[in-house]
Amino acid sequence: MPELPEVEEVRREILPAMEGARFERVELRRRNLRRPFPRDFAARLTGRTVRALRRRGKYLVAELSSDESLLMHLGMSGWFRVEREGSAAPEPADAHDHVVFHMSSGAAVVFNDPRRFGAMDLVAPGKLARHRALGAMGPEPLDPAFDGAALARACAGKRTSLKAALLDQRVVAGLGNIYAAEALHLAGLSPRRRASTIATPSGQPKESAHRLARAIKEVLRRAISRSSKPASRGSRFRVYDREGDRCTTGRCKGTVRRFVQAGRSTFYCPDCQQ
DNA sequence: ATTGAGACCTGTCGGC
DNA sequence: TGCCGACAGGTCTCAA
Repeated sequence: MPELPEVEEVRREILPAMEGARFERVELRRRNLRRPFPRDFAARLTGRTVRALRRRGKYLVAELSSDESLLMHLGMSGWFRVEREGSAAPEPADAHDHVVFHMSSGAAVVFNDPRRFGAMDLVAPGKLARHRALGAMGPEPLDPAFDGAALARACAGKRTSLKAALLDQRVVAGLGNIYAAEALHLAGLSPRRRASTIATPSGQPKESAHRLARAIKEVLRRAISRSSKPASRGSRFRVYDREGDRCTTGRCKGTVRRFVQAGRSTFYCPDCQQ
């Protein structure tokens, strides 16, 4: 499930257990997730300290005292949980607990991922920029450098749909199927539109590009701040998974529709998303 | 080069 | 109740 806000939530959750702590023991319960673990994975972590734990798009990046970087991706169903070592009642191991980091902080950081679309990789010093995913990744949406102009530049000339463009991590980092739909709804833009329509032929931003960039920041910020509060009742989403519901904007009387686009469900309000 | 379809996995849910 | 297909928040590869 994780998109940028959920990955950020996970980062904050495991930060106290990992940052500044040493890997005392690394348990690998499988040889692979989506791909095989890198060679000597456990050995290259053991004894190293986590200098910093950052997030880039949907990746978690742990900077190690060896100057290597540990990349972690949650895929569709991946999650971490933190357990205190030696606690009176250890949580039962789950069949999908694939990796356990035993940290010098006294915590065990457990990676659980039923579908195993997640991935872990170790990247040599200085090679992050050339990593296949990170190297080509677009701007961080919450960074001030990401704005309507940047978005328009990335979408200029693209013949694909606006929705598909937002899912392309090279255009902007961290959006997935939910928040792409949410941002388009907040911006009042149809997911069916051609991506190039938010830019002039020379790549300058139209008003819609500014609106969309602002909407992206807004839905992500709200999702991140909501994750630190108690769960609220009802759907957290404006359109996602709300087929048949009344559009919530109040600006129209539309009904949320679902259709399949690029193989994924898209939810939108045909009334107020043009 | 871009673009869409299919593949990779397991779990859950709704309908019969 | 049980079975079966559709679907799930993400990439990655491949062929047009």
